[in-house]
Amino acid sequence: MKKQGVAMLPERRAIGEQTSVIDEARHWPVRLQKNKIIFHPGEYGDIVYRIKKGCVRLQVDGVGGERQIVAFLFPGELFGCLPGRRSTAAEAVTIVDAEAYSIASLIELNERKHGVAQPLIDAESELEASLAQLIANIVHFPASERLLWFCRWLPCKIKERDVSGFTEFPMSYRDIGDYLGLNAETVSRGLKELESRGLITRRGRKAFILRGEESEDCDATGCATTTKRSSLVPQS
Amino acid sequence: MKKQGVAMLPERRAIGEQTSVIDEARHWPVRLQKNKIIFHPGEYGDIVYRIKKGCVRLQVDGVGGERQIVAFLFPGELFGCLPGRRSTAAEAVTIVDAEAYSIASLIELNERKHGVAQPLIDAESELEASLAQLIANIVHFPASERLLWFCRWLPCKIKERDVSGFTEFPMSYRDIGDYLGLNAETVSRGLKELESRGLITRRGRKAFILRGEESEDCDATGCATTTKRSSLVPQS
DNA sequence: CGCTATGTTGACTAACATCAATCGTCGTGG
DNA sequence: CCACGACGATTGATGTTAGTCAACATAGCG
Repeated sequence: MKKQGVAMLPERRAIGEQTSVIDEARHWPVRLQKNKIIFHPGEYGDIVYRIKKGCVRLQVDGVGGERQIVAFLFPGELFGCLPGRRSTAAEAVTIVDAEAYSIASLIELNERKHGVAQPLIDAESELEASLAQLIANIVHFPASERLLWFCRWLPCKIKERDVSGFTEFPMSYRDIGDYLGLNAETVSRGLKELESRGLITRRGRKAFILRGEESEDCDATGCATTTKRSSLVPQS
Repeated sequence: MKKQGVAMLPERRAIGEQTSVIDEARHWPVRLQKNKIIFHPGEYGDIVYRIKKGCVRLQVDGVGGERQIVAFLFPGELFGCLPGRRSTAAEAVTIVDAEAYSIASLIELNERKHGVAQPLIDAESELEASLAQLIANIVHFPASERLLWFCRWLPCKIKERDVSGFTEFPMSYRDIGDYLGLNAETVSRGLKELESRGLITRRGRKAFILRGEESEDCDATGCATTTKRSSLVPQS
């Protein structure tokens, strides 16, 4: 509900700054340092987060301490939406600015105003879809294809570009590997291969741009499809 | 709500026959033939299913038509809980008896009686946790360990045993492989290895029993931990 | 300016996919 | 009751891919 004094086009605002129906619930800003653990798996949680700035990873730990990242989240996205035990851990990849919402307050708000729960439901639907897609890609794609898929997906999530249109990896190669089921060496080799095949151009180690596809469409199998309107929860 | 004429211990009832808080919502029984497609991914869905008998798989299809199964579901479990677009396909592995609930009716019921939505939320939480665990296992475990994990998990889900305590695979080796990121040949070889290592005993191709662990505990990393009480949604 | 974390490159190896052939089992129909 | 066919499971031979280990380079940060 925080509005500028003068009416402005909402489209011009940064994603993280956009308001949401859930803003009427009790919420407060939080800032998380790099690698800060936001919550642990199994922990009881009653807070939903909406990212304003930065990148968060959801992950689980295997028996041998090896880490599996199951999702990277970016500005505008919600996580921790389901009340109860956390199914994964959440950690800040970069410094993160987020808005924290009390679930109790959201539930209470939902009773007065329908449709409040919908963004939470949509967030979980998307997470599930992207998890399923991730498994399929890990199992059926070779290393370089998984990386290409990742490089196509990332710019859909990170809207910030410098003048030349390059996208920056906010996470380390190890993080990328822990997401795609590869180790850091293979990530390095794979990116080199993609560059030699002319599919991407790299600037340093952390920035890249896709070649031969200027498209802004994120609808293909690659990028998680956005769960569009579902009117089952009656809108007020 | 179907009760025997004489009062009986509810514990003695089969899992699929147990009643649930959601039973007050509008629902009807359905029977699904083997390999029947229950819903497609991307499809708009407004029905929740609770399995009474049989086995259901959730899956996505890769670009090359290769199939990735992301979950097997058994009696007592709910699926299709999130209103909106389906994130996966659902298909009957065996003949399935299920109860179908209208989500609209559930939502309406939830407004009169709190806590109705909780089983749906829990089901999704568990699905997410098991997806994350599945990814970790596929990536970090060799074939035989994945199969061992599967053989430990399955008896927790399938309570029916014959006198000798063997558990039957309701699904084909190809299904198991499509779940664990293996092909059918490797599933066959892996099960043979587990048997030669003395970890399982097989009866024919479809039945097995674990050796050296008579435990009924399904709490370890292997089996998806049940999301216990989360009182955020106020109970009436 | 040096330390540490992160990325790069090369050599080697093990695991699993693939292909192909064969067998077993179940269901159907003569 | 048996013959047949189809599907699923088994077994073997072979090749490729990515993990592992080791050494080194680079960048970021104090």
